[in-house]
Amino acid sequence: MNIRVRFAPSPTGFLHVGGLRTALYNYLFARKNNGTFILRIEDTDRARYVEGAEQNLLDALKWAGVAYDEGPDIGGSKGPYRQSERIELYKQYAMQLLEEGNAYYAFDTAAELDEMRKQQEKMRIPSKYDRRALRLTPDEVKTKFDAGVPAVIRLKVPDSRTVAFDDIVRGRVEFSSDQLDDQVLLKSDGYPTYHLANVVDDHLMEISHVIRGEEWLSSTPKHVLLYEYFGWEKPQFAHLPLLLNPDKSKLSKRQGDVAVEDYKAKGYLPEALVNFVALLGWNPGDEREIFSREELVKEFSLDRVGKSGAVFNREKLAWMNFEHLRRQPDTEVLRMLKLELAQSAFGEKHFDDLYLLRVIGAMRDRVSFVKDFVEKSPYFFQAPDRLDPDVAKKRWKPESAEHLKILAEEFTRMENPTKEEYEAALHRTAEKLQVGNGALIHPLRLAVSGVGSGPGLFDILFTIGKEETIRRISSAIGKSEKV
RNA sequence: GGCCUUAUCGUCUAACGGUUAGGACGGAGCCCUCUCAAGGCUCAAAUACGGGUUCGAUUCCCGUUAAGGCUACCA
Repeated sequence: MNIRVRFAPSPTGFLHVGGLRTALYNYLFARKNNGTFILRIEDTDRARYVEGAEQNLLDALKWAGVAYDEGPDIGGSKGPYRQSERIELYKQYAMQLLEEGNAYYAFDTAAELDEMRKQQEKMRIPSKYDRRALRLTPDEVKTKFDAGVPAVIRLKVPDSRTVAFDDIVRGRVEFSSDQLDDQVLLKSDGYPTYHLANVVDDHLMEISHVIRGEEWLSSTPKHVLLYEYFGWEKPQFAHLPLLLNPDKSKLSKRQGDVAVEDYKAKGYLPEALVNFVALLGWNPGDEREIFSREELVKEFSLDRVGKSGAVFNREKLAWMNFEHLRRQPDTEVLRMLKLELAQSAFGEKHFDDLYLLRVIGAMRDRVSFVKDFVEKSPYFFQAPDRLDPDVAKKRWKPESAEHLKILAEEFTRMENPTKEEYEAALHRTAEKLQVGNGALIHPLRLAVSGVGSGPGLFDILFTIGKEETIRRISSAIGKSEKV
């Protein structure tokens, strides 16, 4: 059997991280099984149409590296891949249902339906369409239809039947048809609802596995009914556990970022986000946690998808970013750092690659994000304009100025000092002054960086160079004399 | 309310019916050390509850509870 799967988002704004996870699982499943991954745009709700949302979606998927084989922008043999371009198809199938007695026209207004639901709630009975349209005689239907009364086509759900399907993740799931609503299939504006369009397209596009979020589980029996009415073989279903807020409700905005573009903007690596969401609901069965996209493809299996919802834990995501960032080659980090620098306050200055590579070497184990290079160690890009007063209080002694002056003189005599030579010079000076190395190291760190923490001191000195080191020492001495 | 789903450390999760219930993030501590990280070691931290089935249940069954999803001419 050909494996064909799809991700079918509705373009109503941005790509949700939950959507990314669904897209990813489809992608991984297809890649793993030599299948085809399709992107289908479900834009059948003109009321929620958002300008640019589709492009946004495409960009986010591209950024994440979730590539599809068929889709609206790249085509394919089963197109078009935008439901708004397939309207006639849905109408045609709705008519077929109508003719075969598996669907019917209804002419109720929104107000009437509202009233009906209110009554049902008052009587404490399940909210469901009461089939009042089914009591209309053929003549009445014709009259209304000819008079142009807005009409919808509803699914005619059979009475007292069990509708069941086997879900790859959840096993057998059964519903009583009496619980099912006579769902609207074709809206009065001629557009299909999700249920009709989804089933028609999945069939026509020869989808073998429907991998989607758990929020669709309870509408699946309606889809199963449609497959039966059409006499189509139904796909295999796999309903993925939901992604949750810290309070366990369905992951939503207002409780933090949910858009892929938000994470991109915050400096997360696509590799990290993808790795992180992959592990929300799936695991390889061993204790590995850091995966490249290729490794995910190799390891992925729907059998190992869990059933319970997963809280989107941003702290762990940050750690993953750290792990993926440190795995990036220097040249790649360099490329990203230059981009970051260009957007920073230091953007005007020029730093050559060799210099930046030294900064990267010094900071590698200390950053989780590329922006951290700039934020955590600005002293590599600009002399400190102030010395941290708390650190100064602890590390800057009355004699420090004199000591550093002598040390600076020692440095002055050196030619292109290496890290080791800086260190040797400092040790020599400490010995001469009869003080511990720390008595020089700490004030010197403060002088050159303005702060009390960071990479090894000699790495800093070597990186910024002799002239700059000496300049910063005198500047610090000057500042200390003022107070 | 009705239907459906789910239930292992705070969080992500592992555990053919037999393990001192494992790992990871986060937290605490120690080591390393010029600081901060990284790294190494250690600690605290879980099978929701009640019944079965079984020689033996985290695991299978039933119930309770809790949480979530759905309940639109939205997807």
